[in-house]
Amino acid sequence: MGITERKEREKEQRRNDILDAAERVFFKKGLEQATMDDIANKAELSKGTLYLYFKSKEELYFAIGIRAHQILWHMFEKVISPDKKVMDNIFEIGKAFVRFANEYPDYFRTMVHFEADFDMHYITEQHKRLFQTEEDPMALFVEILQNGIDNGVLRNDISASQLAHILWTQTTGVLKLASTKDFHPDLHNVSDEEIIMNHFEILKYGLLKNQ
Amino acid sequence: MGITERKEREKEQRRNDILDAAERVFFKKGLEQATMDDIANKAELSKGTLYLYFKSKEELYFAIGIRAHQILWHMFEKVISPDKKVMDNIFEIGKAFVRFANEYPDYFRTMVHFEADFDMHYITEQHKRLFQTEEDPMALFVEILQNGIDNGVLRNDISASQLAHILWTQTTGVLKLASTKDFHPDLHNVSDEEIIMNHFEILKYGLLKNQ
DNA sequence: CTATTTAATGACTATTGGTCATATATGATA
DNA sequence: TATCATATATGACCAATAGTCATTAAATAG
Repeated sequence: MGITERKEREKEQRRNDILDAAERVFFKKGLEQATMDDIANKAELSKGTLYLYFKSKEELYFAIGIRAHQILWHMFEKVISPDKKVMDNIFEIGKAFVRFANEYPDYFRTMVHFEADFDMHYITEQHKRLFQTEEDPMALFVEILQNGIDNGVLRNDISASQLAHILWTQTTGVLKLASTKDFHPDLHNVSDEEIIMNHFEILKYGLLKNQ
Repeated sequence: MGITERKEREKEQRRNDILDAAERVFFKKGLEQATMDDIANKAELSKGTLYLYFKSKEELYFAIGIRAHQILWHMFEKVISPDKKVMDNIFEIGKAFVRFANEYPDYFRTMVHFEADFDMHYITEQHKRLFQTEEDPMALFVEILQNGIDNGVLRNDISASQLAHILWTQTTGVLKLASTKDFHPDLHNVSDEEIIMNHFEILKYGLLKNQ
């Protein structure tokens, strides 16, 4: 029964080849400017073939968004540990997020794209898959926060899952700010790291001056 | 010399008519699905005419983004006051932001679009205009925060302008979360207001349990 | 070796953003 | 009023490109 399996593998391989090509084209030219012919050329396949593996340009781009999320979450898993103190875990996640944005700027941009700009007018199956991709690692994050609440380190008036989502989205926002700071004159000579660390400082202690 | 003035007015009027039509089409169909012919029909003009007033579809959409920002900033100006306490001003801004998202959901979505999803591959003149639109009101916000720092209410280890940008972008992120919470099973039975108020709670006091 | 299933191709279609030669209306001039 | 000049509007047209599908090629089964 080795033939079906090999075919399966080859199909998966081809799918990945297409994704690799698409990624390079998207990252180089941007979503709008990249054409399916570009991608087909880069993948050394005909355009028709792309559509055997992905049903639209949008779906191709989504698949890359999912890759981005997977990489990020993988980085999280590596640094998170139930043994560490809650606040350290949160900081580690933050630092991993920063590393992600630095090491994979293109993936990061793709991720921000999907976090921020989906057109409520039409949510696709892919969107749902993307949200699902987030769920497991989010559960891990919630667990860590819940620990912190239980052992009295974190405030207990906000549920762990709300905290998780709020922190996540605040942080995404700040990373986006960091990556676009060149357009804000105020921030010209501030480093990305400074912005992000200040963000975490605020999360930790709040805005008020500590007596 | 009334004729040139009248012509000027008529031109401005037509520009606005086109924007109104574009807005309705964009809000109904979304950026991608809306066509220039749709907009021309709605405006009862030929497509060519649209291009006498706006040089591309993108620019049209931008102009609507600017409208959105203007409305929001106008709402801010109405609630901010140098006489109020800093923290109250911040809360007022937050509440205005929430009202904006509720009262003008379409403008809000447009704003989030521009905040989050610009394609670094090609920044247009319009982008710069959009960022400029933000600058004045941002200055107002910075001033308020600076007051808070000066009179010892707010922490003084982060500059007012960084604070302003960080708070702004965190809050945009959270509002986006609120508006998409239906896709997060965890948040199904949480209200938008609760999420946003919790966000401000965290900003005020931080994550740590107070003593 | 032949038949059948599966995969790949690229010419073709439909849609749509954007252009431009032409037409129309408006206002100035005499 | 008649004529010219200018500003504005039109819609047929063009180019680009996402997506399709009849045809071809390759792989596998019998």
